[in-house]
Amino acid sequence: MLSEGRKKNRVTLLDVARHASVSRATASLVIRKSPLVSTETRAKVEAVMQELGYVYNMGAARLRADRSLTIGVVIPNLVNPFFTELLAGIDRVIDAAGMVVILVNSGDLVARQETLLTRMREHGVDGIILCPAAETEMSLVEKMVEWDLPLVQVLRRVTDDCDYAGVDYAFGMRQAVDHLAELGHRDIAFALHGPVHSAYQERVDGFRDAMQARGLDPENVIRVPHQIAAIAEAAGLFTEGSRRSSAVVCFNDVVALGLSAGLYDLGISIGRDFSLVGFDDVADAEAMRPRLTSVATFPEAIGEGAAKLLLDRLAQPDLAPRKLVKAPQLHIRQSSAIWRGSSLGRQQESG
Amino acid sequence: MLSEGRKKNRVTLLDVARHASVSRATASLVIRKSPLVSTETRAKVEAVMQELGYVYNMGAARLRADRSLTIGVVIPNLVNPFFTELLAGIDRVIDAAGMVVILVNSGDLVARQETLLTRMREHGVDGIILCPAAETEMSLVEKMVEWDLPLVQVLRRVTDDCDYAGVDYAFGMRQAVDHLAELGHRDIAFALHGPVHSAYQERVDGFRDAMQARGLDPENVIRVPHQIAAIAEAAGLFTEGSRRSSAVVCFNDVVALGLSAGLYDLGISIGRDFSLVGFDDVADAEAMRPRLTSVATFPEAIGEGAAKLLLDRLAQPDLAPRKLVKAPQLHIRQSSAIWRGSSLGRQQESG
DNA sequence: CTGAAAGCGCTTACAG
DNA sequence: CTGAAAGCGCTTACAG
Repeated sequence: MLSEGRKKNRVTLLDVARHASVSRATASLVIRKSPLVSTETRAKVEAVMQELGYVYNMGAARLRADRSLTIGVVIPNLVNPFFTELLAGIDRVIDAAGMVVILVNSGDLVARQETLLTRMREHGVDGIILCPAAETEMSLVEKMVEWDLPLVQVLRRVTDDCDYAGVDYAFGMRQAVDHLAELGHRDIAFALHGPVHSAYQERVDGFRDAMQARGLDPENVIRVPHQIAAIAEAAGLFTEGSRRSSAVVCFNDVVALGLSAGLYDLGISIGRDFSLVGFDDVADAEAMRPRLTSVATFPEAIGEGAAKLLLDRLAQPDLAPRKLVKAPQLHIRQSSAIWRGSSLGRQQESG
Repeated sequence: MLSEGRKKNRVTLLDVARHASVSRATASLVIRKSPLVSTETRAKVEAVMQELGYVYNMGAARLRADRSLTIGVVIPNLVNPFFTELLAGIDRVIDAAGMVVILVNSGDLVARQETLLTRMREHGVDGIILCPAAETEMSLVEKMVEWDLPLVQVLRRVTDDCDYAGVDYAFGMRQAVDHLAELGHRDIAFALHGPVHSAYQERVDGFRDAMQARGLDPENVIRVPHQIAAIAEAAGLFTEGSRRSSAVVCFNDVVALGLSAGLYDLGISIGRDFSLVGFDDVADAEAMRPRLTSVATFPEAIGEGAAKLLLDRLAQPDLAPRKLVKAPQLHIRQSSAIWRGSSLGRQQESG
């Protein structure tokens, strides 16, 4: 058995202490960089640790000290580049704090999410960063508070009684709509997809409010499929039939990418005949042709913010719940252009 | 202090045992689903665990049993969608085994990688899936073997003395080159970027061998920048000057996406004037217009394979090192087309 | 099938 | 600044 092999030649703190002719307590203090130890003693102990190949056993330490230097991150989807960037931000901060991330994927399923949260709790994580699966109940978060498990919600929220790091979606939508309206567009649609959660709702509401404020139709909201190829096939929803639009605000850049492909297939020139505004501004936006105008939401910064909220809470458990709501920023590129007399929507009239 | 709070009302196995009027050992057997316990006893203990809100303490169990149900995954880069899909595959298998993934990002830096591996070791991971940073020395892996830390290399390898799950890059390159050659192309370039490692080398060698086998110039290999916008700006390298190509095989789909944008900017029609073949076939390939011909490498399946290799090794530490080398598969779409008399490269002659 | 006991490797008061 | 001792919550033989 390997584990036996590993166990056999494991050198413990007691071995180190003996070789260095100090007590185990002293050796422990050296590891934890306590100032109580003299410089010579410290040097001697550290030399012995080197020599013996001592490996600190977090498992033993955590049992005694009741902290694991481990945090759990639960996200609903690994494949969306948006979440990847979020994760990179979380990882940077957690890593810098000498801690380590246990990552799990809920697949946006509440039942799975529950299982995974239990698992993380059993693993003794010090805290959790959770992007709640769609349909997550408030009671879940309350339960975790009851568990005394420090938690921060990220991107989506189910309660205000708990830290949250996210995006001011309403402000982002307003920028997108205002931008298109100022270019002269009036038939502006919102293309959405995916499961319903707070970020979904905030985007829809933000779009509607922004349209209303401009005196435009707030109900021009259309759901598209989830898979990118299927989104492309759905592009006609915006350009055909009685309800034609000259511009679309997209739920995220994935939708924008799909619609962009679909409009191309329909022979419609984006940035001339039709305007498209993405949301999130992931790396692909810059690589698309024409380049995609998109509302940047800075997922990496949000990840960092969420991790910092959690570290703060670990240090000060009694802090009141805090919110970190980042203002998004419209990046104007080529996919949005001046309205040119509805070359599309009213083709028949003008043609 | 929160940790005190948590500690105070923690219910332990002993509490459960007392309430259920059994010994602690019996309660432990119930948890581990031992068949030694009678059905009634099991039911009683489980009811009490429910009632008391007992949480299994992995930390304590791992200390005694010397296994943590935790594995470490070290990847060089989170942001490339290729790695994300790999990770999704790993996660699926590890999760199904009731284990949990500790994820770290080496940033392709050997020094950081070393720090992170030490950290994982201190955390007591049962094994590690490593995509070695560029320039990783064989001695690193040897050291880990010495540590008795089960390891599988994924995508890149630095030694044959250790499990490996990866791609038959040479076969993939052959398919790409053969495809273009059969379309009539003779001036085929290879566009590469990124740090040098085994997968890089295998792709280059594979391209050269495939070209040679076709009697084509194996030295038409050109390095492009790393950032996608900069790749776009470098597209002229393939279409201008004395060494013009009519087709490019790309190191990966990121390069293909960048070149695609750059060729668009140059007014060159991909799939008509110029052929492009990507590598990896990530989701974007299907979303590009024209759709990208690409060599699929199935990162998710490779992730699953790597995780299975690791689980096997945990079960049987003395297994000989194994290799899982997946055959890639060319997906022909629209970006590659019949050579039409070098409308580009020999424009001056023919025009 | 169950109970009493030892021990995994550390940290933490408590004396000195 | 250091040493001896208790204990974190579990698992594992070992008797019964």
